[in-house]
Amino acid sequence: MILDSAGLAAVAALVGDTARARMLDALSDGRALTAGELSYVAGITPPTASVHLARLVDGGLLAVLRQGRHRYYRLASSRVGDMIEQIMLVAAIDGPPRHRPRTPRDDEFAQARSCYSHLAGRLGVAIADAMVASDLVVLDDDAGAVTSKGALFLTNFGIDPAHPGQRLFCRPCLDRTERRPHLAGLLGTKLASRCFELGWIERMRDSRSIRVTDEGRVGLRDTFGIEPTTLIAPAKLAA
Amino acid sequence: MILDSAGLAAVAALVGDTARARMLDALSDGRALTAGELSYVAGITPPTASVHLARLVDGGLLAVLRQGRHRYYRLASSRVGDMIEQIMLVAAIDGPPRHRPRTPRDDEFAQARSCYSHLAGRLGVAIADAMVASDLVVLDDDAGAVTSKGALFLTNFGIDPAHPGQRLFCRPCLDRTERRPHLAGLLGTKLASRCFELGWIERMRDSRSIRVTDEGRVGLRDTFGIEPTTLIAPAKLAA
DNA sequence: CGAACGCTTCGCCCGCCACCGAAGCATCCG
DNA sequence: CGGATGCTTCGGTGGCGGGCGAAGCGTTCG
Repeated sequence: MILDSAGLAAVAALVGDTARARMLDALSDGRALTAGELSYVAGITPPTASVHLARLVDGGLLAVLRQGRHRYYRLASSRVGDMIEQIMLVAAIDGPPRHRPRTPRDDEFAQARSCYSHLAGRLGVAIADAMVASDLVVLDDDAGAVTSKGALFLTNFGIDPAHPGQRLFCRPCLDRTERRPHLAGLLGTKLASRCFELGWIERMRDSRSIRVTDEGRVGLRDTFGIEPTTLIAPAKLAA
Repeated sequence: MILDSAGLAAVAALVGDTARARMLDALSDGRALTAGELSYVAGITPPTASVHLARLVDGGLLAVLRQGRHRYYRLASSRVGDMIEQIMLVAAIDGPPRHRPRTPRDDEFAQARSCYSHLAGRLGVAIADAMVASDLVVLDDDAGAVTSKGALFLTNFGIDPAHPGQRLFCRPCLDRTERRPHLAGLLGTKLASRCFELGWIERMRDSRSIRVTDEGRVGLRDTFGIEPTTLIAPAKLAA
C-alpha cells in the first residue's frame, strides 16, 4: 500500500471518465445529491449512473447516505474535494487551451463560487487582495498568516480568530479561473460562513456559483473596500 | 475552459492508466528521465511507452527536452507533482485498503523520501514534530508559520529566513505513509536542500527514497533532537 | 394492499485504447 | 560512410468498460 502507483492509477481512472467527472464536479462543493440528480448532471440514464456511483463509493471517493427511498451521495472527505480542485487547476493551467463556447454559466462561475468550503472566483480573489492590501493577512505562494491587525479586524467582523495563540489558520489556494490566490484554510471557511450569515452572498441552485446580494455589495465595499464594479465586469482585464 | 469537468476527466484519464501512472510516479521527484528508462519503469515496450509519453506531453503533464539522441521527460510543473501527491494521498487514506506484499523498497520509501522538493516519510514527519515541539514552527491542518525563535534557529542552521518580514513560508503537507503532516512550502524546500548540502542525506538511485548518512544521524540528533532509533525501526508502531 | 417511485442488477452490444512486432527516422560512433 | 543506438510511427489484435433497456427490489403513499 505504499509504493502505490497502482493506487494512483486506480483513483485517477475513477475520475478520468466524463460521466463520473461531471458527477464529482457537481458534488465538489460538499453537498449531497441523489442518484437521480447525479444521473441528470452526468447526462446518462439511471442504470448507468448507478454503476458509476457504486464504483466511486467502492473506490472510496464517495460516501452514500440512505434516506427513505433516496440515496444521497457526497464526497467521502474534503481531501477528495482538494484533489478534484488540484486536478482542475492542472487542467486549466498546464493543460492544452480548451476553446469552448463561453456560456453565461461560465461567467457566473468565474465571478463567484465556492471552492469546497471557502470562496473563490473573482470575489474570492478580491477579498484576498483587499485583506493583503490592508495588511490584515500576509501571503506567499505556499503559506499565509493573519496579522495582529487582521485578528482585530476579524473580531469586529464577527469571526472569533482564537484558538488561543493561533493567529494562523490561513492558506492561499490558487484560483483556477483567476490564476491568483484566494483565501483557504480555516480563515477561508469562516469568512465564507460569515458572508452567508450576513446575507451578503447566496448559493445559486444546483451549482457552486454564488450570487452577491445588494446588501453584499454594500457590505463588501464598506468592510473590505471592494468596489462593486470589480464584481460585475466579466473579463475586461484581458487587455 | 471554465466549467470544466471535461478538463478534469481528460487530465485524470491521463493519470488513470497503470503504465502512465508508473511513469508519473517515477518522475514525481522532479528529475528528468529518458524515454527508455520510463518504458522500463512502466514495464512496457518502447513503442507503447512512446505513445503514452506523447499523450502526456500533449496533455500538458510532461515537458520534453531533446538532448542528442535521447529525449528527457520531466513533469511540466510542480503543480503536476502536487496533483500526483494529492491523488496518492486520497488513494492511501480514502481508497480501499490495498493489501500488497510489502517490499524492502516500500520500507525505504516510508522511511525517508522526497515529496517533490521537500522531505517526507518518517524522517520528514520527525523533523516537523521536533520543530513543533521546540516551538520553532506552529502548525495546524492547513497552515503554519515559523516563530521568531524558529527564525533564529534557521539562521544558525544556515538557512536565511528572510524575505524581509517574511517569517511565514511554511506549509504542512499531509504525509501519505505516516498520515501526519511534514513541512512543505519554501521552508520545506530549504530544509531539504540544507540537509543535502550538509551531507546528512542522499538520494538513492532511481527512486524518491532517501538515505540518512551517519553524519546525518548525528546531526539530526544534535540539532533537532531526533533519536536515530526513530529512523530505523521500520513499523513497530503497528501495535 | 396495490400502485407509483427511486434505485439497482442483469444481459447484451459496441467502441475505444493499450499493447506488441516490424519498419522508419534521427543521432552518434568507429 | 556504414552500423549501432534511441526513439517514434504504422498496422493489426484483443480486452476492458461504458452504454442502454428490461426486469428486480425496497420504500412511500393513497
